[in-house]
Amino acid sequence: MDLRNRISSHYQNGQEIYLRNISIDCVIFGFHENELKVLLLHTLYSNLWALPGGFILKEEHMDDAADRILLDRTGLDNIYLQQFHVFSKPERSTKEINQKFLKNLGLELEESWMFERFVTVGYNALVDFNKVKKLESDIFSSKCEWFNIDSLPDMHLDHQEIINTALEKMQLDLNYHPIGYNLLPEKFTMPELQKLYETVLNKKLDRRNFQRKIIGAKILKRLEETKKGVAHKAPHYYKFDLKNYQTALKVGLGFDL
Amino acid sequence: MDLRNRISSHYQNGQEIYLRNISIDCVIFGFHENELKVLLLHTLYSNLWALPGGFILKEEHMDDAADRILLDRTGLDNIYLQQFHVFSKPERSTKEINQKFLKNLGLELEESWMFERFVTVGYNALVDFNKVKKLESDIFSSKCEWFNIDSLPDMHLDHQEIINTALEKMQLDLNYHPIGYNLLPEKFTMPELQKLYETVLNKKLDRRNFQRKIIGAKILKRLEETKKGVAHKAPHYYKFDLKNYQTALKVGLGFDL
DNA sequence: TATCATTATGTTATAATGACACAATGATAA
DNA sequence: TTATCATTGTGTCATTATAACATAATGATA
Repeated sequence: MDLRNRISSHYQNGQEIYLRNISIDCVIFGFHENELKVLLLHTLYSNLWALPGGFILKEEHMDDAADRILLDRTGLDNIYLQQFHVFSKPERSTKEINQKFLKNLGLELEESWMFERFVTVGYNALVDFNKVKKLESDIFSSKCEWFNIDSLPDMHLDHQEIINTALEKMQLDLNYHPIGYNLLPEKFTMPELQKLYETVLNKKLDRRNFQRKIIGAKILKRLEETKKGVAHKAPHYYKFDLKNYQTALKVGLGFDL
Repeated sequence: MDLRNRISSHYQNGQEIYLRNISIDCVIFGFHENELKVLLLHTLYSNLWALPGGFILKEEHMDDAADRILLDRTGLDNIYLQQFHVFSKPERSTKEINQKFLKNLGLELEESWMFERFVTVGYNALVDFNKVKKLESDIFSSKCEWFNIDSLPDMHLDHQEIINTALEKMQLDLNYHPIGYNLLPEKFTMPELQKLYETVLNKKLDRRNFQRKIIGAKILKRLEETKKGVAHKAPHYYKFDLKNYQTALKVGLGFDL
């Protein structure tokens, strides 16, 4: 059976191509219908939902590994991706657990690099939900789906904790760096942008003050075009002023929201 | 020769007790005579100055490993220590480099876990310079000294970059979290605290506005005692209000400096 | 053509901030 | 003994930023 061979090979030869004891897990946030989503895989080995993750090639920069993993799962490239924390509880992945996972796949081995303890580096990614067409799953998983951040399923290992930390980190970052370029379509309205901020920060913002501050940051360009087919007054479309957006990513916005 | 045996044993048996491919480097900041210092070791293997670092035991939490390494070098315990970044350039530690280091120690081996590429996790530590009596060096180094942040010597591998990143991270953190508890003696004056902030932020602050903000944060308790033996008006001593300090560490100060 | 939810823009009171003034202190030196 | 003076402790004020709120414009729907 092909899948069995691939899994078996991975368990027996992975140490030849990957760094030992260290993995990557990506918390991939998407924004859709005013809700914040996270991309999860359903694993074959634990029958639970897990963050898309992987390992670092022996000659690979960790950031490149994260890019590669993200590309494999979402088909997305050039993503605003950043490491945010290393998770290293000794009990987060023990030999017993990892051996049981392999058994669940219908295989048994005495030894494997995969049985060892792994320290995992959490990466944050913000992606445009609408651009993610390809929802692949890897050889260890059967499904790849978006979940609402407020109604996550039972999670593999400490992945719930990783998501919590990722969200906290993003909320902190939001006060310094703009977000949206990777989460929204190219053209978007002010209410859409505001809703994004409200969803991530999990609090209501004053519509007028929000607009004043965001406009003041000069990271937006207003288009003449207005949104069509809306019930009431049509809002203008905006685009990000990429040049100013980039500098704001570096130096911050200079205000809180 | 005892040292040779210890080193040889470390190179040959380390993989039995440590995680592979992952190390820790500590940027230990101290504050003394109005200058920000960093603690460095002079290595026997590269003849350069290096950050105190080490490895993670197979069953050890990474934070505990960092604590252990810091304790070994400074004799300090219960330190405000935090991971701030993972450094993972593939070329930061290659087999050729690592093999040369061993050769510099007067030993040669074909294979060793120490020859492999290491990804390193940077930890920040802020310590009270005056409390650091014990400046030990480990088996790979001959000296352990404080260096002024502005006049660092030639550094091992990418350790200069690690220090730069550590400092940037600390400057960002400073706007949200108080510092000082681990950097200053128990009793300190307002000018001393201000000088600490000025040194870390690398800019002058208005004396009166600084005092107003810090007092407003309610993290200080003023003592009746004033500093003795000073040329002009004697400043009051302050202590940190540890209860409020702790909460400020969590929720932030609420203002910039 | 009136309605109405929504957008776009403006106003105001309050709080935070930066720049600056001046009196109090106390060791030092005349 | 007393004047000096750099430094500390506290206060003021103009400016800016912020939150809360008001009103006009829009355009699809009824």
